[in-house]
Amino acid sequence: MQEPPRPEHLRFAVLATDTVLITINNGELLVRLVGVNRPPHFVDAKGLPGGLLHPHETAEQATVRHLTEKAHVDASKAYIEQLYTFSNVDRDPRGRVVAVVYLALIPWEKLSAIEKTDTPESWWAPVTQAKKLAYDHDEILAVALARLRSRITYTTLINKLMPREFTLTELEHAYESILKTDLDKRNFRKKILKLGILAPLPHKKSGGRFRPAQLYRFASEKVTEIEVL
Amino acid sequence: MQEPPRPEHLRFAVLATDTVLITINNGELLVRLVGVNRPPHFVDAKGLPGGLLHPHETAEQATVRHLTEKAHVDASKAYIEQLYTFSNVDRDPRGRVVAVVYLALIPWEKLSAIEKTDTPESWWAPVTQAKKLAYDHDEILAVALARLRSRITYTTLINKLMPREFTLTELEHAYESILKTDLDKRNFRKKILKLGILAPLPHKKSGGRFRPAQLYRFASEKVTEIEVL
DNA sequence: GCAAAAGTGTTTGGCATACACCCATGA
DNA sequence: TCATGGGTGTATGCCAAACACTTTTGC
Repeated sequence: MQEPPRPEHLRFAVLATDTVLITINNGELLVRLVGVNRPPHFVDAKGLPGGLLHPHETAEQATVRHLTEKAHVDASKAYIEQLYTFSNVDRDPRGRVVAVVYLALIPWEKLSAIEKTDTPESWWAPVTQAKKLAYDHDEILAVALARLRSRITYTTLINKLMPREFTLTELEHAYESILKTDLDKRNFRKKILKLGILAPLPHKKSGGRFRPAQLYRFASEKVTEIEVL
Repeated sequence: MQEPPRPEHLRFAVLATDTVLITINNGELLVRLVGVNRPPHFVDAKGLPGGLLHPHETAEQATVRHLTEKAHVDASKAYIEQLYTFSNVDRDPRGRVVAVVYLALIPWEKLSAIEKTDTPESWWAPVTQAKKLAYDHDEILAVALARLRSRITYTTLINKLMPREFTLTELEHAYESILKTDLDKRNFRKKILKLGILAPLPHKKSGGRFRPAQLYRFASEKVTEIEVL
């Protein structure tokens, strides 16, 4: 097989970043998507936010910039960690693009009203419905979710998705929505409290027509490695 | 501060791979190093094997090629997994180079006589003595060792460093040399055997002037995620 | 018989799991 | 008073951790 000819400026690999930006709203895991219109390959398509690296910025800086420019979310408030670098030769039909992909997490609470808004350019989609994405973004999303699932079981990563104050039930629901399993309420509480990563707050959350719930916060902002579940 | 001018062909990021190739010989963790001579920055220096991507190869293919060309080790026999992508703007003083770094593991047993040989071009060094490497390779090696340490505790990754047949004591020593801890012999045996990842062989290893040891092999070539230690 | 490494068992405590009912609140 | 989610304890079994001596072999 002969390689089809490519324009000279695309012959060598070009560096890009893509970002899987995740949040939780109402116990539902959401991912930020953007519209993709790149005829002839992608028309009225959707994908993950991303773009090329500038010559003098790191991949992580490029990620933050593209989230702002394309996803319209201020990523300086988000937690970002590198996920994987995708270098398949044909992952972009227009030319050779290698993508350094980041996983970004942000609590719904930290988003501004505008950032919560869905527009035709960029919007929040339930991860279960983020399918048929452009390029290799279906694969990237799958890798990101697998990593997220794995990491929350042995690190305190979930705190990057939780609001500052939350009840134990809300925390349990967050785990359940990511892991897609049911947890035992009593055992979950015993375990998570024994870890000592939570601090109780002096006030409770009332508002439902039921008993007020004790509020907690994470004792540290840091993501540390301890067996959580 | 003004950026120093750079030659035009280096203004955009160039893609490279570097590889941390690890083996174990005599219970000692070794890493493959190569000579680095890039005046004026690096003279008579040492570093990890690596190099630029060709336009039509993936990063992983480039890693295998560079291991052959520069480290003189046939990497098609090695286990390779992506480690991290380093994109600091100044990691290479000659220009903008982004490196996709791989962790590669190979049992000493699988190396040919030539591949075991040390030359001024490429050699095996105890990881404890691989210091003052060129570029950001000290940092890369540290990340690689941390990853290796972490992964062997919750996956069966160590089998990619073991010979086909080994005794339980040899396996225990492999864990100990990577983790830099002592393990309890009786507890280690109980645990590793209960996991069911090892299969006893019909023969024993004699040769010392002491009791012959039962030989084992890994039941599967695959690296799977189970709590090992 | 001795040096060297192989091989083996028990006790203890802590932790995971399974499981069901009462409590506080607002409507 | 009722509907709703908040909050709690116990019994069981498994597993991790600590710990020392006997066995087999070659010299």
